[in-house]
Amino acid sequence: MGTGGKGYKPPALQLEKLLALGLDQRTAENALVNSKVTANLAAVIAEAGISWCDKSVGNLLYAVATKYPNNALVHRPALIDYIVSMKIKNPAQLDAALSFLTNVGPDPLDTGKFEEACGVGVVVSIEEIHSTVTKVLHENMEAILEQRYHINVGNLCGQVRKRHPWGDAKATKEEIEKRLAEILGPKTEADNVKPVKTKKGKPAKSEEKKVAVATVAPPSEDLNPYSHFPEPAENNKVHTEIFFSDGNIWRAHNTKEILEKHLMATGGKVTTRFPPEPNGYLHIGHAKAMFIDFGLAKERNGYCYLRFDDTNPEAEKKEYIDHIQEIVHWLGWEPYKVTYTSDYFQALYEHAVELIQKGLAYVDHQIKEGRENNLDSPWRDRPIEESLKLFEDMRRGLIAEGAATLRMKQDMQNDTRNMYDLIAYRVKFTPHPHAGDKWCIYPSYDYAHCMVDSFENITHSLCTLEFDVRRPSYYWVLVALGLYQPYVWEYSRLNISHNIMSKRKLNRLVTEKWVDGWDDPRLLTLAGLRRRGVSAATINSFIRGMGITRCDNSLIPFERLEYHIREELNKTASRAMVVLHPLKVVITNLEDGKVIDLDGKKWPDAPADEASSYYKVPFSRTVYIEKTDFRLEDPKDYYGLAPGKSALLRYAFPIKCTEVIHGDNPDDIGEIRAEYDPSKTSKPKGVLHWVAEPAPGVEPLKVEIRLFEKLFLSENPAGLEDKEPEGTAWLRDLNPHSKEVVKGAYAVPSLAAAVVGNKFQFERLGYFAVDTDSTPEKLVFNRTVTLRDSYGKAGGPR
RNA sequence: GGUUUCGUAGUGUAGUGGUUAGCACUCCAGACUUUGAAUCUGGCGACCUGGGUUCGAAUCCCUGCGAGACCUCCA
Repeated sequence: MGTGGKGYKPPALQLEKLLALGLDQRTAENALVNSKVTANLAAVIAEAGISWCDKSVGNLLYAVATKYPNNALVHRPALIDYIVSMKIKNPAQLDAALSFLTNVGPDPLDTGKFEEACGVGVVVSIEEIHSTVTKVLHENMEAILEQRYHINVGNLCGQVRKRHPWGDAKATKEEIEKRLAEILGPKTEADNVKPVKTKKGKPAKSEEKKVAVATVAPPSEDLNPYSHFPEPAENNKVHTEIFFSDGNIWRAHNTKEILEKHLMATGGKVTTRFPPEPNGYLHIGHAKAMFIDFGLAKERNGYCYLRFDDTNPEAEKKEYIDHIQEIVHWLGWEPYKVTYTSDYFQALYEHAVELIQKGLAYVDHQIKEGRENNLDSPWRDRPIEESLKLFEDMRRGLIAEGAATLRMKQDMQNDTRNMYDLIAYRVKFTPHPHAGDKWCIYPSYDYAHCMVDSFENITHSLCTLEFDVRRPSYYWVLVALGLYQPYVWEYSRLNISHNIMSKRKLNRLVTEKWVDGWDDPRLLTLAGLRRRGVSAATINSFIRGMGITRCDNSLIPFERLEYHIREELNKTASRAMVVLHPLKVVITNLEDGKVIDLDGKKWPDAPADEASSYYKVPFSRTVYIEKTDFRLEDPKDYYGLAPGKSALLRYAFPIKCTEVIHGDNPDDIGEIRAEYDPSKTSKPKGVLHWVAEPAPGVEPLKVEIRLFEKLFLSENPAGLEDKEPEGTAWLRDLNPHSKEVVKGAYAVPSLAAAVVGNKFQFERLGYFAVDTDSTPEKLVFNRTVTLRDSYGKAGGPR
């Protein structure tokens, strides 16, 4: 299993040996289950040269076995000496020692500095502790007297420990508790009452509230999603350990010289890259990547490249390159430079030759079958000259596609598949959208990505978690060629419910016309979201709200995105009225031919005394309301119109239904008659949106409205069980009602001026954006999102 | 199956050994309301399990359990 390949000898370590070190029975048993820990323990015991010791020493040795930094293994025996000889005798000292050694790494150990760092030989007398406790209590006296026994003793201990890192912590705490008892006397009733949880900074009075709101203004500032990324100058730690089946281990890290050269080139600035392959349209998952790559660079005042990772010309197109540049800009990001992996093809080629010359790559002719058994390729050890010649033949187009590849000579017997002599170059007689037909050999991701990161002096190479397993290979290439190594960190992919995100599946939906193109508003492509009416700011705030983590087992509910959409559109979208399914209402007590000009408010809180806050709404004898706002029955929780019932027309008058005119079918309601209340004395609960004939006999503005539902029925269509190899379960899960086109909607006259990109709230219906299909004759609106609806929840029937 | 990552309110997260475990959404209750909207007030609600280390563990170490991802001449 695991250990064999990593160069550990299976240790003959028995439980008794561990118990002899004073370890807890369960701890010892648990340790023996873990082969890596067992091996380390065996090595530590051997280095210590003891078979029995005190419990405290044993625990320290156990901590060394489990926590020792692997970049400083050469110093482990020295550390163990300190422990066995009791110069390092408690966990605090050991922690200091381990962090010191992590920084030293394989470099020579400065004993003096080391001993100082972990307090070797330092003795803190009990008197010193007592006197420091006195000082600390004195400094905190005000709080102590106020909070009495609710004071945070741990915090006080911490203050003492800061001044005496190597003092006896137990004695400190006992002393503090003793002194508190002296100061405060016996506990009162109040001291024993558990403190009641209150929201912090809760001002009781509303007057104080306004002040508080003003001062607590920037709480979002302290939540910086990029704070955990290291500084470029810190990039000298071991990135990863590359284990080989022969027991060899490479600990990939930058040497001082390489790091200095890198820092010189970048001026020490953070440099990132957003590296999409131009083989499709970008989706909201890429928005997360951009938020991280461009966002980090922006936050640290650094650079972010937009790099087209165009190593495989087969699916790549100029169309995608153009779209990606455009949509990156739309999302609000400005690349430092736009580059292409294909721009580096020459340099990559030369490094490949170098790799062959070093005996670290070879031309191979194996196909997939035959590589299953971890066996070396029969061509693995062919002469270097032969590989050089064949590689040259590949480059010159003398070798057929599939007949040869260049493989990196990594480790075919490795525990992990990601070191199985990965392909560096393959032959493809496909013209390249950016490089043209100059090349017929193309580098692989594994070979090219790390190197181009290095060429571009990327400080933080950030990608999604599925790339985590390729770390060894990433660094293998850079170590093999002696190149600068970026810091790599992976984050979780974004999954959103009731939709799919993989480019392959998106491509299929588009090319097989399950949807209306890459920018179909039901898709989570950035183009689709934009067309639907979602702004760049909304997308970015949605991403920011989720955070950047390595938790990869979550499916974000689509409703979460809807929340952010509403949050913004509520502030930015002006209001208007549209009736989706019109029902004619004749106002019988309004004289025929009369048109009353009313004012609708563009925003609920727009200033009342400004003309720009309003739009004109004509009210006439023929008005239209929503069909669903009229019912023959009138249950208690229903606010709409019904026979004999009143409802308020928004911005206009209350109307009362006086008569129902049925159509041919008795169930049909052809139109209704109503009387309006010009005095507005009645106060009906229900408020309806409406559109009236702008002039007698003139039909209102007719518009097309497109309504959208979830694209898929299941929460996670991509995760659907699938027996067939070509997997179509997700296609069968497509929601047949995901799109509804309403052709005969009526709109208020002011909407005639709307142009593509405009966004509105149609009152009581939701937020809508003017679609690109609009023509001068006919406006088309997409519903971006409905309004939040608590009908049936709070205040409604349950 | 192998490799690997991740487990903090219902959801997404903050948390670098000492906090009354913070925030946002959801949910519940109320106020206001010419959008069953918005806004405002209040409330419910969490450290996966077991051990160890420590004066002190959500935090460090190990076990178990659970969930996800990857195993291409794709990136």
